[in-house]
Amino acid sequence: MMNASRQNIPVTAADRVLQEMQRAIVEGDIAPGSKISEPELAKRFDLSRAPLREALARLERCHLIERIPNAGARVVKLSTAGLLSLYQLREELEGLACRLAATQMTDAEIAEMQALLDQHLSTQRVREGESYYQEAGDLDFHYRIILGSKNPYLINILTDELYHLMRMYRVQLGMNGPRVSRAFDEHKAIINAIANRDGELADLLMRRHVAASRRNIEPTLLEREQTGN
Amino acid sequence: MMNASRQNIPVTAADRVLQEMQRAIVEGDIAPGSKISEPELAKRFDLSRAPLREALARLERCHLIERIPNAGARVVKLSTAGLLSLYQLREELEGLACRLAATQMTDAEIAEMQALLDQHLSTQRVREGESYYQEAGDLDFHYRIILGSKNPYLINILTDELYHLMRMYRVQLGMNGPRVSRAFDEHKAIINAIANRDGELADLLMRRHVAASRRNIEPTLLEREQTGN
DNA sequence: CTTAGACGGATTGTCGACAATCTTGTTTTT
DNA sequence: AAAAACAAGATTGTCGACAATCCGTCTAAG
Repeated sequence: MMNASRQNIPVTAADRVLQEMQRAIVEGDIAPGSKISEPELAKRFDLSRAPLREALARLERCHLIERIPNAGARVVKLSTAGLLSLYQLREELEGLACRLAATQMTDAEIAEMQALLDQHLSTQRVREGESYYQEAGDLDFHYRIILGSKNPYLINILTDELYHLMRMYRVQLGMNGPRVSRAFDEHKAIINAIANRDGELADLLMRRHVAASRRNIEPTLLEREQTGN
Repeated sequence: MMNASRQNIPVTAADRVLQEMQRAIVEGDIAPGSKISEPELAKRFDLSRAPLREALARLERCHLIERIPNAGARVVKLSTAGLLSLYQLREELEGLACRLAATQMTDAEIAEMQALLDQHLSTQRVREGESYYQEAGDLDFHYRIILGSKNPYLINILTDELYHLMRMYRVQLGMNGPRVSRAFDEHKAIINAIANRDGELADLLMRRHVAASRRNIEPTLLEREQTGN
């Protein structure tokens, strides 16, 4: 019904440019607020402006750049208001995803997630503090629940349109705090609620989980704001 | 922060093609499921394929067409599953919009909406049965509340990405039922809750309002499905 | 008879160049 | 001196043509 895969194998040149620019913007390789020059980027990626503009259109779609007709595109700037708006939406949507997943996920999918969580937990205990694995595990957890909702529009919004922007906030604000161990317990509680087919509880727990994640990076942004970026 | 205006004045050729194709698809002028031929459309609109492809990219963004790399685009097909998924999301998002609007809208904005509702109510009584005015009034009501949330991402999703698809379902399934008068009462109750700054109640009422709207077109789609479109 | 492979036609993806528009710095006018 | 008008430069939007890929059909082998 719809392209819902997060990691699409790049088949076209525009796909490759899109992926590389997503990475570059999310990781701050291209500074927030900086202007995007089409001729410059075309030269840098060694291709024509046609596929580049296709990539820019998709970057706009996931809110990483902002375009103005006849005036060009700029990389998005992080802001407290933006973070708040983004997480307001994310709490609501991931909560909904949990509620739907509680009735839509198959027993097999649930069992697989529980097994994966236990596996992640053990590797996390071994490599304490390695936030990379935590990061990947966390993303995979949320990703599977979102897919479990079986709602294509919801999946599209969360995995294609808001996902990269959320990563941008987390990466640029250095989300590697002491939540590593607590997040696992919260994940476990959520998947248990889904296994019990308790959508209401799963919804509630996920909203709290997302809210906790927001509160974890909020102070960083606030202090950054006071120092004038 | 973001382009959040629903009726953007078309400044570029791609904008004009986009608007015309949105209308054509929503109103069924181009049959659901039919293939989109770029050369054919370019000839029909008398322009090159470059702005046409830009328009197609945006049509995909609002879920009116589906593209497959190197294989072309097809107009989206209506389905019961799609309608259900769409309204699941809409209930959640418009409910959230209400909750936010209850704290974010200014007194002036609320007063203006109340005045507009009374005005619509009187004209509706005069032109009983004219569903066009009801349609426009209903859209305007929802549109203003969505804007009132002041959340740019929420606004973008509802007014740019899901709006046209919702219209497509309503138009093609002939949403002109006997809900005309009841909708006004529900609108009135919602705006009153917002005026009282009662976000929880406004949220609840809006979810019910959207659910009622869904139940109004659901049977039409079901019977259509049985007769094999 | 079924299935694998190749060929032809059409469609999509990409390219380089031109035209329209905006930005910036200067000049002119009030 | 401040504001408006103008001009140069650069950037975006659009065009027509070429290259790469896919779809359907036919042929040929098992």
